[in-house]
Amino acid sequence: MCAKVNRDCRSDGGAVCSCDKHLSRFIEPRLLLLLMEKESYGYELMQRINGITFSDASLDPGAVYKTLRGMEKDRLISSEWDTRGSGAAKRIYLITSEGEERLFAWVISLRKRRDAIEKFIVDYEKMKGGE
Amino acid sequence: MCAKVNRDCRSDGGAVCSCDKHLSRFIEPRLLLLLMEKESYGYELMQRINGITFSDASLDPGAVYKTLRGMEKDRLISSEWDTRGSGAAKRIYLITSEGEERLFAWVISLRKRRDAIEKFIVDYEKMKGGE
DNA sequence: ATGTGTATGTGTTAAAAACATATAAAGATA
DNA sequence: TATCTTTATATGTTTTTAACACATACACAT
Repeated sequence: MCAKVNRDCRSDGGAVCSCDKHLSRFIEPRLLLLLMEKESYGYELMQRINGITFSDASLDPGAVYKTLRGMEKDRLISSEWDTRGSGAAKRIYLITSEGEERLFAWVISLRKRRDAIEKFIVDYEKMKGGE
Repeated sequence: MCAKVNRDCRSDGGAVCSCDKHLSRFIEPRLLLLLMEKESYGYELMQRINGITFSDASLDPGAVYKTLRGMEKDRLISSEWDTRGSGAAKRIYLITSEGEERLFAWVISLRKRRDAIEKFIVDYEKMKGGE
């Protein structure tokens, strides 16, 4: 993530090659996993997400907040305002049972994708070996 | 791929879950790998692509032809018409050295993606084990 | 006052994915 | 001969996502 949340949050490292553009950000499963571990809010989630990032890319805060709202609309998570403490109020999110099911579905799907990518790499290496 | 190329080519299997929607189709690297093996044309590539598909999904012919034209514009491949034989003329594509370099860049990128997905799955399983 | 860090959002544009449709030749078959 | 299927290439439209830019506000330190 970008430490300075509201500036310099480019998601690609200045990619020129198509292979480094339009990376699927997998924001939804990452947020679900983090919220499975413990309830949290947007700003904190952006900081925690670094540990399980799918790329070197820093994460656009707008995308995180939009995804969270969308997930709440889909009833995967629920929220409540936390006005305790000083500073701006936090919107605390909790994962629902539907959200837990969705996360499991994501894991199934991601295993397939990993295997497909692995197969592609093997095919490539096979081709390189036998040329 | 869809055997009947021009109908019933839905790319998702009727996905309801976000985790099975908008799969990156990785058409470019797949076509590059196929063309690395041997020169080919759109229709044949659609048939050959099954072997290295990234999902169960059948492939939209429009996407294949558009991707091939785009790749030619980027000088990753070059084409010439094959008017020999009967039936419709074929646009035969060949991979260029730029295309070979791009394929290598794709492999680098895909290795990173595979590792990131793997890490996510491990994190998920760790969380499940320790709950 | 000005800047920095915390905190949550909206708006716009560009690209990709998803889907529907058009064209045409050759051969089979009814 | 009419029409169905297979081979073959291609365009057009809509929807969704990604990428990026911007707006707001409080607290606290300098």
